[in-house]
Amino acid sequence: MTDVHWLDDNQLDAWKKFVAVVELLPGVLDSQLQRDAELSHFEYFVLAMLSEAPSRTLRMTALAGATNATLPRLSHVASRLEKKGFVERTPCEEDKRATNARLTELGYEKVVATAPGHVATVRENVIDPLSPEDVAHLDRLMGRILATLDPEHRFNPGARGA
Amino acid sequence: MTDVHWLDDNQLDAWKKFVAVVELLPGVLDSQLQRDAELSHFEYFVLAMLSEAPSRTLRMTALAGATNATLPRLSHVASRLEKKGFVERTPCEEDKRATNARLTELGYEKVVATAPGHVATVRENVIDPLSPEDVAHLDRLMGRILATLDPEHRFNPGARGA
DNA sequence: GGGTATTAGTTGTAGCGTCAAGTATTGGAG
DNA sequence: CTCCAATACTTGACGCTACAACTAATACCC
Repeated sequence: MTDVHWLDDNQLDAWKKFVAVVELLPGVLDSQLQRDAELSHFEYFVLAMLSEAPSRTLRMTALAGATNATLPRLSHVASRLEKKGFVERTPCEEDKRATNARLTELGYEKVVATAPGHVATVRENVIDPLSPEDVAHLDRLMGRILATLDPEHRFNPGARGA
Repeated sequence: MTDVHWLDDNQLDAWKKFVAVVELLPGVLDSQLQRDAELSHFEYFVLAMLSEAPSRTLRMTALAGATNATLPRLSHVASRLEKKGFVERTPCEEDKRATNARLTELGYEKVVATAPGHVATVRENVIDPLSPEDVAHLDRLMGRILATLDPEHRFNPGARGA
């Protein structure tokens, strides 16, 4: 039992604010989307990632990577989105273990209709309070933290969409 | 329907990394605490906030503020923590509507035993990948975002503890 | 090419959080 | 001093996520 490397005051202040943001932000994103589109943020994010993919289609594993989700989580959400008619799942021909998730036309229209309100929320709560230099710092900081949280780069670096 | 103020490439990059961190970080904190202490991060945070309060006691509303939680959420968690013997709830004498939550001796020992492993996880995943300047930037950025997310300052600025 | 390990995905269950509703107490308004 | 509104919680039901267990197909190995 050696002595612990505690956080100093500056580190503690930053950490407490970070924790608060991590707790509060998802709720803000979810409320707006739930209210205006009856979608959770994660559901929207799934649709958005599909909308940017070639043929609006992605294998479940790739989609899970692009959305920072586990496969079981994505599978459940895909079922719900399928029921709503936003997504179709079809067995993959090249690898019969795999499943392709495709955004339907209805799903695409949903993304198009929902994106503006969502972007406005992101701007209002995150981007607009920050200067361009702040945004550059945010990119750097989150990049560093991500590199530790996700060393395997399961997180898809090429994906697009707000 | 005027045209939308989309994010530019820099903003989008920063936002996507931020979202990924917000998705992944809670899981990392929860796993470590669950594995080593059979506590969720939120449960630990509640105990930690109480441990820093005068007489290790806080009214439910104050505790909810300090932990960035809604009252119903805190109430459920307090019930669980009470069952585990870490917390006691007693009616408040000055205001009979209110409830005081107090950390028991067992709860205090739990915090003391759990803190080192938790701090190590926070260091490993967040603090240590960052330079001191980065930490200062993190403090600034999260402060700005918090001011928007929580304009009423429900979030307790005086609370302490990692 | 048979056997095993790995990969891809689904499903069931249990636990946690949100939302809506309900109770009790206090603070004002007139 | 009597209402009515607001505050401080608690509770119950529902939905989402993590975890574990399962099926199915492919890759590797000799």
